[in-house]
Amino acid sequence: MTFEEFRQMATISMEEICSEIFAENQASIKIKKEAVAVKNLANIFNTALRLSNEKGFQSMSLRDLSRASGLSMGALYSYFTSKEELLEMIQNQGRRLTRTVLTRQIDVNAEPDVMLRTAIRTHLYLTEIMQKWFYFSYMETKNLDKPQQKKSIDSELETEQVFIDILDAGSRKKVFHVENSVLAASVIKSMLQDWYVKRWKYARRQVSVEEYAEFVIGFIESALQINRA
Amino acid sequence: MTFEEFRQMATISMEEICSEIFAENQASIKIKKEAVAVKNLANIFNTALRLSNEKGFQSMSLRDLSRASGLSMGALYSYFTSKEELLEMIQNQGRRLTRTVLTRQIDVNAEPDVMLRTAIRTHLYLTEIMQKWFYFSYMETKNLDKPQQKKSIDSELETEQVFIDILDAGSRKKVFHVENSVLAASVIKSMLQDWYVKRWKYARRQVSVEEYAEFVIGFIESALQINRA
DNA sequence: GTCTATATACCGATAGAC
DNA sequence: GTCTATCGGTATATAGAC
Repeated sequence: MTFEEFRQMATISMEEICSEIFAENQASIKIKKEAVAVKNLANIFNTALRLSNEKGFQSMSLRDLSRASGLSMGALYSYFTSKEELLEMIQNQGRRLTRTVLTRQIDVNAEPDVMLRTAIRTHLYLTEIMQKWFYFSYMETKNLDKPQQKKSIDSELETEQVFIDILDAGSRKKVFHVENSVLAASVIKSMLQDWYVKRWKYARRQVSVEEYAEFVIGFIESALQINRA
Repeated sequence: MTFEEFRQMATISMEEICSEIFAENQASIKIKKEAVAVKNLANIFNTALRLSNEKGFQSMSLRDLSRASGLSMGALYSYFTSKEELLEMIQNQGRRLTRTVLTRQIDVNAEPDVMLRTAIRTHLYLTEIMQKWFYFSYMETKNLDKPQQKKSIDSELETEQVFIDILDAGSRKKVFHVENSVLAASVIKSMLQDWYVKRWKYARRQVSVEEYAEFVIGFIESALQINRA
């Protein structure tokens, strides 16, 4: 699957996501008209992600957010009850999105080598579309309170488990040579995270997400000794 | 080389580092007696790293640092002129240390496969000893001002270049099969960074730095098709 | 060299006009 | 639904006693 095909199929628009956020946070959001709320939420999240990814969520004051988004302080507080809640809303939505897209894309009946390629591509394509969101989530996890931190950790381990399962299945079927599927999944995940954490590096080198995906798949398949005597 | 041998040879003590910091920042440090300054600097840096790595540098107020270190606000400001300068002092020292240790350890006359293993082990062992420092540097880079950010980026690319050179040398000598040494160096670096960024994960799984080093070396050597028909 | 006390600014959050 | 004005609290940074 090409990145363009993925993008069209995933149909992840900021409006859809904000519509979900609106539905899930009716308790905290004082605005009742969905059309107004969704428009402003999209503005708030986009602006908050941009400012936070430049200098960190804590360093971004709500006055900064107010200025950059064009909404007043009072208006902002119609959409969340505290700055911490804004942080949690962003994090929660990112996690939901990851789980939904990753599990939807992977065909559990496919052969392990096909599943591996699909999982790698899906992960990279998703994080390419939602780069700001993933970068934010990666960098701000440690600023969350303990219960929210646990959710982040569980989410990380859940994604990793997808790869552990694929590697174990491939190992049983003797398609891969895997000595330690847990560590192998860890290093695979680190390569995938590098794509959105070090986005500036790949942009500077003019490496596209498809090139990176092809390279990573080739590198990992070589490490797992697929199709070799 | 084992981790224990490396630790003894590197002889990186907090006191030595703080002695260097003292020498380099005489302009900002009001204290004149070296013995006093070094002791307090070690306290300040250790405490700042601990608090920052728990909840971020921006979220750590100097009152927090004062309380946790046992030094008063006034005393703290005898060692730096602003909170931002404290951040820069920590970052600078981490970078210097990386460059010194990494270039000292690697024998440029060795065979590429030996150099690769040495570079991987040295990098992992160094980041194991200085884990807090590297984690801090990784997480707080984006909070620096532009000139300091550039230094961080240059440092990252410099470390990566070490691996690119090794891979290219191995490719020329036909010891490795490398299609794209730049991307290969990138993913190798991401695996090495994972060790100190996701330290909690490996601690929980009781993976030692030597086990991780062995695994990563094996994984990469397999990907580069060393010693295979 | 280290302390306490304080200056000044800005933070998150809210009340109330419109 | 959005605004401005303002609250109380806390931040960085400094002055001056000891």
